[in-house]
Amino acid sequence: MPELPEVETIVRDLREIIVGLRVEKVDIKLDKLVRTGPRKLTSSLKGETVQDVNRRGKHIVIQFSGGNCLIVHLKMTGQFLWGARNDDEPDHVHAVFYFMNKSVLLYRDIRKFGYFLGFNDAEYLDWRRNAAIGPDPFELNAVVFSKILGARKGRIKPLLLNQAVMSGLGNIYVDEALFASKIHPLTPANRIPEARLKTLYEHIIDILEEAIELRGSTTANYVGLRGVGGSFQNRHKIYGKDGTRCRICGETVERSVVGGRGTHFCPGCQALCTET
DNA sequence: CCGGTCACCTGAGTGC
DNA sequence: TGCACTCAGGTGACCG
Repeated sequence: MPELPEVETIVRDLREIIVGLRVEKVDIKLDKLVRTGPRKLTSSLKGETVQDVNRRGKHIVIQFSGGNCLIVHLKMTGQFLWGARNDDEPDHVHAVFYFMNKSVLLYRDIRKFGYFLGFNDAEYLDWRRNAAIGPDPFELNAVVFSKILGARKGRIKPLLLNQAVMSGLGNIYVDEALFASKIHPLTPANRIPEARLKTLYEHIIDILEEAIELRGSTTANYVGLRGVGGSFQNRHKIYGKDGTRCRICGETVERSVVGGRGTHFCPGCQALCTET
């Protein structure tokens, strides 16, 4: 479910709420959740104070005072929920962080695809070095972006979804950015003129910034820390609009499958151009 | 390198 | 109401 704007929203909320709090204990209810070992994680976080929360692609990075850190990937349905002790606990809660001040952070994940990694300093640096997480869109600029994509022969949509090329975009925002840029999702990246790639980059940034401002898109499961969804779904121009008229040209929006992902595009605005 | 398929899970929606 | 079936925002393994 969560792509860059949703993860960024969660990270900002977490930063505001849990930085400075000291962990009393962590209860892991689902063993496979912690890929680096639940016992190791719970013992290393006990008594630690949250120092900072950041984002690396779609990963949440929670830094603790002792140098340990917790990496979280929410995959499709992961959520963090802020609550008080003794509140009714929702279904599908797989981890609970108890803080010394009696507050509680729940980790909930309906489909159980999400995961935790518990690292010390050195392990974290290794992960930073080795994980195939490409640059963040906000770390790039139009020139570098067009150079990276223009050197690729693959189809533009799967490339934009490839986190090793650039991290953060997912299915919704890729469809939105390609529509805004009038690029057909199957276009080979190296056939897209440089100027158009630069425009694509600008659209990606505009869309991501607006989505972050609106706290992301809620189409199914995504909610922020307080259980409230985002509202960028109301600004979607192409995602989920199949069968309706394109707001630009009036053609009927289509849905196909590209790289195994549901893909929404306007055949009028986004002509498939394979010429240079 | 590139693309296709499946697998990981549960729930929501659809059609009969 | 119930049942069978398809699909979902993310990735990673495996195969040609």
